[in-house]
Amino acid sequence: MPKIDAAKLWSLNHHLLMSTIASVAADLGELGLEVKELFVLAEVDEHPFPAELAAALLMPKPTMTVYVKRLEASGLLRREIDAADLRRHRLQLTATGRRTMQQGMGLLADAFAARLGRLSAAEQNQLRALIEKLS
Amino acid sequence: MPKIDAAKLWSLNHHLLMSTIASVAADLGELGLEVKELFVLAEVDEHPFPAELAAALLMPKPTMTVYVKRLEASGLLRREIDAADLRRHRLQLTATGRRTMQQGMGLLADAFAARLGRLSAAEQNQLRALIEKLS
DNA sequence: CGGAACTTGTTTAGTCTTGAACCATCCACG
DNA sequence: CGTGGATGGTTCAAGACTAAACAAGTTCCG
Repeated sequence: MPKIDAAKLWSLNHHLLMSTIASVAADLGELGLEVKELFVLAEVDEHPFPAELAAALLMPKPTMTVYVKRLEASGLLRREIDAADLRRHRLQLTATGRRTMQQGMGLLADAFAARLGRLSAAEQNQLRALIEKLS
Repeated sequence: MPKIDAAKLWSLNHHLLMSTIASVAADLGELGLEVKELFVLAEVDEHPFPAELAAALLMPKPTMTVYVKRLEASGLLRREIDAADLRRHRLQLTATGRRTMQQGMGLLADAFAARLGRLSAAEQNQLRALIEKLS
């Protein structure tokens, strides 16, 4: 693959992802969620502390502070100080938080699946295997 | 592919692209370019008008106004009113603009190629074919 | 022609995001 | 124990972003 093609491939892929998300943003808004808030919710189980979350989502810590506060205020997230380390705030989805997150991920899944529909089932599996290999 | 998997695949892919770009941001900065400025430069040839560019890059028009102004001020972009339609501003890369854009795309290509390195040449071609099919 | 409807790019005003500096807590080591 | 160097989270101020409203220009049609 010639050198510059990797950048083109990157851009193509980027456009694909961004247009997917743009198509979901409105419906997500009706759920009361911003796009990035959904990402935060989706990773809480796996990364239950703000600093960890920020690292996983490649966003600065102050940004995470803001999101966590907002999500807590909307009752989607609960936050309690970790007994084992008084600096850390352990995060946890509330019941409605989890439900909302699942709905949001469902919307994203639908939108992306719609584009994936251009591929055969075999190709979809190929793609998944390749992306997983890259991650 | 079960429904929620599409969202996971999306997220995985997203993380891949974002971490690629994060790894390039610093070097790009030394070039005097912000990430999104690079995207703008890269699309000018294909979409020579701000409104068109904004649509192609999925960003609002006022944002594009800002970038175009900045890029013009740094001498990477030239702008002239289109004789055929006095509302439109036809954009054009300057010589240094084109050079800088190519360097930037080179950095992005290197960074992405580094991750693609985990795949065999055949797999890389597969991936490219799949992404192109989706776009 | 004439003007309603649309498109282009800009301004404005307010929100979102984030680098820098900060406090509290933890941990490793003498 | 008791520091010095890390780490978790927050605050604050400045910069980035964008929705809404706009002026200028074009197009469509009667």
